[in-house]
Amino acid sequence: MDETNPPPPGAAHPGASPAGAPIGKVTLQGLARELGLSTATISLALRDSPMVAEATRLKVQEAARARGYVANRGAAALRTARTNIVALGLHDIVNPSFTELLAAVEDALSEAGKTVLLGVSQEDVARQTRTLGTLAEYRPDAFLVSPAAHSRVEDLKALASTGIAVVQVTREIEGSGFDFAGSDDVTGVALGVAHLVALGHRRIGMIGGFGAISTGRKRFAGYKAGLAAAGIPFDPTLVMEGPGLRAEGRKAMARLLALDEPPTAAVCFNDLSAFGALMELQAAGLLAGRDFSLVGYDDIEEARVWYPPLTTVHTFIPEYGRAAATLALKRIADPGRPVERAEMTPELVVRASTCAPVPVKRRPL
Amino acid sequence: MDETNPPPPGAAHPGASPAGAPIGKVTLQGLARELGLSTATISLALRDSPMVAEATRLKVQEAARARGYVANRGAAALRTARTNIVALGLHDIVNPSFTELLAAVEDALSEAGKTVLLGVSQEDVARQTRTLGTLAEYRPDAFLVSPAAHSRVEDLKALASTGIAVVQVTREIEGSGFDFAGSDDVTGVALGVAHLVALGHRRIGMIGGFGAISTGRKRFAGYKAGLAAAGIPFDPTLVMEGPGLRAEGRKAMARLLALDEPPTAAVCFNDLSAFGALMELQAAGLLAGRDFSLVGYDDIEEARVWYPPLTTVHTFIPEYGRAAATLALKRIADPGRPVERAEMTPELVVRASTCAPVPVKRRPL
DNA sequence: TGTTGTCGCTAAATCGTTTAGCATGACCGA
DNA sequence: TCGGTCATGCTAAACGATTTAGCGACAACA
Repeated sequence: MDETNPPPPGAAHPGASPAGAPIGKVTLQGLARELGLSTATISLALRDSPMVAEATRLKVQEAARARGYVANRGAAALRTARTNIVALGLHDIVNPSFTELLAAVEDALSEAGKTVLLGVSQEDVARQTRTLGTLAEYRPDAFLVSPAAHSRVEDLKALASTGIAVVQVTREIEGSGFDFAGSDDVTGVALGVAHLVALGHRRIGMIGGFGAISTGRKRFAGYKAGLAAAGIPFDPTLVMEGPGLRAEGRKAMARLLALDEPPTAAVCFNDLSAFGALMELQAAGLLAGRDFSLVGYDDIEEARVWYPPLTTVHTFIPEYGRAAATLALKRIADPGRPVERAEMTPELVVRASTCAPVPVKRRPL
Repeated sequence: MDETNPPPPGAAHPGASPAGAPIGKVTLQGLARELGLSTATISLALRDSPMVAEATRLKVQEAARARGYVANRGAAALRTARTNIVALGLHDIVNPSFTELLAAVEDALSEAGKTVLLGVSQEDVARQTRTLGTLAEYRPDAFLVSPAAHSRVEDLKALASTGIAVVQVTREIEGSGFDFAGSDDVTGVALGVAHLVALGHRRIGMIGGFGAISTGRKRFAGYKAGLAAAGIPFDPTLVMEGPGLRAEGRKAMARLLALDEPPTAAVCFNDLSAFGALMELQAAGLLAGRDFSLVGYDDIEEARVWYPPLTTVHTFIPEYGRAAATLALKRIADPGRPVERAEMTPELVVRASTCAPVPVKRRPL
């Protein structure tokens, strides 16, 4: 394998590449001078233009390789008004579902020759404004945004100048009129509720989610729609609002179990909340799929390897990540095209965390 | 809250910002013409130079705000040879420990006014070469790299031209002579082994990790060092090599339990492997911390909320993420400075997945 | 009155690339 | 020999910012 001797302490930083000149010191002009050609010819030759003779082209490309030429995209962008950068403004990246999204988006964009410039708002509108502003200074060809909670239409409108594509992903600002890629959350959560209903549950809680973000509103709507479809009255005491985090899910489950008349099942805002709930169940000596029924949301990778494997709603995150990338590319190509929504229909994945209703035995204090 | 009416289907993409002109249409020259000043003055005024009179400065800044001026960093970079971009070349981002790293790095860099340009190699050297090459075309001020398995010194050397900082993070290519930020993995895993030894274990397995990456080599070395320190002979049949993934950890645990003489404890390459192992134990009707002892590595957020909470080695990922960012900033400021290694010493976090040795009862087939 | 200094600003060069339009020379046919 | 075509490659002007030498105006001072 690699060398194993440690670097001499205090050694100087390694210099230029063995290939020769350092990145950025070889320019079109340099090559032009050296080859006795004009920069125009070099530029065309490197891009395989038919306007330059075969022989010249080969000579130029060979020289460029030999001298270690690395194109300067910033300079090119200045001239062409196209950076091949796509700015990604996410509200969070540590949440695994967003990581899967980021990975998919990066993959799809890099395939299309675009590079990702990353900004994170950490769910803070002020920081989001700063971040998006900075990203804009790099003149990305497009913005892919998952808006922070409480974002308003103007926060995005400011970006949407002629020729800059703006695409919302996962979350959206309703009525903003931008392209959107995400999942149909109303249908998704309703699917989970229907599954529980079919198993015989009537007392079904909801764990996590809050109204400041579109996904929170939609998933809550899905929960209510699911109940309504089964003719089950909505009981607000069974709804545990909160951000979709493990710790919150755990707390929420504890509160549900402490109710006078606990539910026999619950749907969750996301898998993360479900994991937290699952842990609380374990800690209480209960097993999901035997003593209680739990349905997650998202179906992140972790869900299938849990014990018990989590019954959850698969939302096709990588798919709509790629869809978002595609929407961005399409809008870059044609800024005037009609607004498009790529809304994936989720699918229920039944694993082992659900079962027929069992009255919950209270945990001894 | 936000508007809730859906966008009219097929509506045209929203146009310019309400603020007025679209991003990029207002330039220094435009402002200069409008205000009857030179671009030099505008440029200086916007950057609060003392060379321009207070009154002028205010007037310029006001006009810039009113007209919606957004600086073009690409153009500025061309002139100043400084992009304020830091390129991040990671081998993977879906692994939660890398997500935590990415988040910390992004946070530290954005605090310093740098923006992150992202590239992912997906553990593939060829793709890494392509990706890093593309990133280089944007002339980042620095590269932060976690090299793909099997990377060689030359793969990084090619980037290290005069004035471009290269910092290795998490993983390194031994002897490459670049700055490095990560954890002292040899010490770390040895800590875990020592803990198990102190509990009375003599038959200790290792789950996950492989030789193609520096962390794999170091953690394995830490395992052997820990055994040696306790005078326990090294038994290769107890070592389950593999990438640090949940599914692999689960398989590895299954194989350990199937041994004629199973270990009573194991250390893991990372928490992810440990979670997999934990799941296999649960599935086998065993409980870590009662029937078997398991020590993770990294202490990602998930570790503390597991049931049982995972005893693991805390590696200060956000801390060394920030350290990596700092190293990059320092090398940008002074390219000639001596190589620096920021190697955090991990700490054992005892939770509930370890206990005194218990002979493992075989799972009935 | 002439010198010196200060202040506020500008002109012009520069970064590395792309591209429209032009120049060159070879070749051909008349 | 002359004009016309072609193929090829060049010239020059952008793109939008930063930087620095230096200019004009005015005040202070001897």
